[in-house]
Amino acid sequence: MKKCGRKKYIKRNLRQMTMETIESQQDGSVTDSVAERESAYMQAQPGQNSVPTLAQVATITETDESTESEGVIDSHKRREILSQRPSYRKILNELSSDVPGVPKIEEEKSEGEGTPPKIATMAVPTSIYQTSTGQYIAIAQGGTIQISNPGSDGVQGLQALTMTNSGAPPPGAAIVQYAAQSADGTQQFFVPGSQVVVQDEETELAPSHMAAATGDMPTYQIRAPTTALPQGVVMAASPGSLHSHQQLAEEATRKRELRLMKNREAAKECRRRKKEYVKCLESRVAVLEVQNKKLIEELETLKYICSPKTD
DNA sequence: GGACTTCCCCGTCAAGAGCA
DNA sequence: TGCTCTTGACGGGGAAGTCC
Repeated sequence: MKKCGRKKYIKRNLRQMTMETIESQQDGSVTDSVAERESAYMQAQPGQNSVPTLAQVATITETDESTESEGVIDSHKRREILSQRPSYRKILNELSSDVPGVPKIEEEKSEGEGTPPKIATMAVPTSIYQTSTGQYIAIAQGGTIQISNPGSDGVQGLQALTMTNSGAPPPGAAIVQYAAQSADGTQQFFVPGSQVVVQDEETELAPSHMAAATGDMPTYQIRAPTTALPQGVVMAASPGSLHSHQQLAEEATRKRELRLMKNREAAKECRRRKKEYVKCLESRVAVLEVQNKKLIEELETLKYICSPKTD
């Protein structure tokens, strides 16, 4: 899709959503532009710890469009307002305390199906590494090693590694096996303790009895870092022994990868919460519309009763 | 059938909030 | 004050729909 068109589309879509909301509110014919009043209220309460309405955001968006020259200032204003907005979790929890029946988002939110966040189900890794093919290797306390495919969704992509020290490994080496479903290409990664994991080429480095036992499964070796860096290694680190610039760079890369991975998960979680929040608001709108309708009917009835009869 | 649009999801960046 | 978390913004990719 053309990117210039996409911005237009997003803005248009936001405006359309807003207009639909306002129209649905005006359908009650009692509330004169609720959105406007909310907007005015919010602007009169700069420190207000409440949610800017869609209309408010859209109002600013409209301003952005109408006065391009003031676009920068308006975008700053908009950003300020948005930044005052508390997290969806807080908003939803406040809503739920006001309105019974509205589900709360728990601090350690469990998934809709009742499973905790996928990342939280993992054993807390002491180190996370990435292979040359993009897989993540998490080494938890106790020596448990987990492999997560980048394309997979959290734990679903985890694979258990079985560490088996063969009878006669090379000095300082151990064979690592894992049940990879699709072993495409050579994979190499590092583990802590100043060691390097290297996938054997055609398992030729593995003892013959190991190859026979594992079938098509690739085997890995843990080597000493003195070994020349194998080709294809993306990043690695040996915590506790950062002596060279290269290792510093590797550590920085490792930290970056870890940060990106965390942020990736955080963004997923944030989007999920946002969806839940929007659903909550929609259901609240539906309830309020029904209430509004009832009140209008009641008002009409009272008007009819109280009006002098014109016989 | 190809080009284009619409919608949805995702990863990343950046900035602010919150916390120890 | 530094670190982590949260979330808006941005851009990319894929799937489904629409138009010619």
